[in-house]
Amino acid sequence: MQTGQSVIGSLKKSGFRMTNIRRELVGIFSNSKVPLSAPQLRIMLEEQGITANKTTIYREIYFLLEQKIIMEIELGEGKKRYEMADRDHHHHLVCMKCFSIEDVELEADLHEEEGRIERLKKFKITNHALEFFGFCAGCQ
Amino acid sequence: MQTGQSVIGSLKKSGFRMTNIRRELVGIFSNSKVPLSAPQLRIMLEEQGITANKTTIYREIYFLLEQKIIMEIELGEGKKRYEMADRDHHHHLVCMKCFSIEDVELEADLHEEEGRIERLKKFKITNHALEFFGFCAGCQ
DNA sequence: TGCTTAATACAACTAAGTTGCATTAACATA
DNA sequence: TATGTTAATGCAACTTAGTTGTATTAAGCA
Repeated sequence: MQTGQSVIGSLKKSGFRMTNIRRELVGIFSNSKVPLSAPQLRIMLEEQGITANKTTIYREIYFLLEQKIIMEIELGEGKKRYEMADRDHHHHLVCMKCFSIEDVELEADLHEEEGRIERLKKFKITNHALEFFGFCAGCQ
Repeated sequence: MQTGQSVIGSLKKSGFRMTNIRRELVGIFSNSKVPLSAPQLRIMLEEQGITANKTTIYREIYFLLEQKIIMEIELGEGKKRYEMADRDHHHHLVCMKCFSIEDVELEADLHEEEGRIERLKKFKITNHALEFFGFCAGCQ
């Protein structure tokens, strides 16, 4: 996975301005092991001494999505989360008690399944969302 | 899948009151081929000549979830959808252009995968969410 | 040092969903 | 078929996530 510094470098090289908020957000994403929501990002910036308007947060998320630096996921909470886009394809284990989120990689390959569905339903699949819900080691 | 009438019958037998809103909602769910959101349900009731407060809609959804008559799903829209709970396990094809929703059954079995993950991560999986996104036959 | 304009803030808004409390009506029983 | 109990409903006020238009600020180049 790209480091925060390398992302910042390539954004600069592409001609985008580098502000405190943008730099810090890239740093937060590249250091986080879990997907983060917009309200969470705002709090984390605040903790770093950076006050950002919520509009700015949403616009910056939009920018980072456009640049394919982050990707969007939903974990059934009624809000969106984001994580670095260049990670190995993976899924999440969401604890229904403490709401912790853990990564997991699939051994099974959904690609043939997707091929079968595409032929059967004449539907062009571009991506999928697969998350597992249950109870983490500490909460069982 | 249970019919609306049989659901209404067993709810009555369990001692729950049968109101117009509840009866109509059960009917709507048992006739719908796609998962429905709270705002959508309210509009569909209105179309049947039943005006319901949105609080009532949410409380009725909560009731039907508790009774395990419906189940909750999320299709990445920032709102929840609900469908009959006693259907065969299935997933959804969500068109990113016209936002139509189609059912699809998986041939691959995720159970062994879940067993592997449970052992590996010491995480007790109770359910999963798998949805496919892309473009339907008409939108490609 | 100043210019251009991307980035930001602010205010006002929408949409989904929640909470507390007052009111209404389903239905058991008398 | 009247009546009492309380589940179901309505209403108002609220929260949280997210959006839009416009004015202001500041990054980075000439």
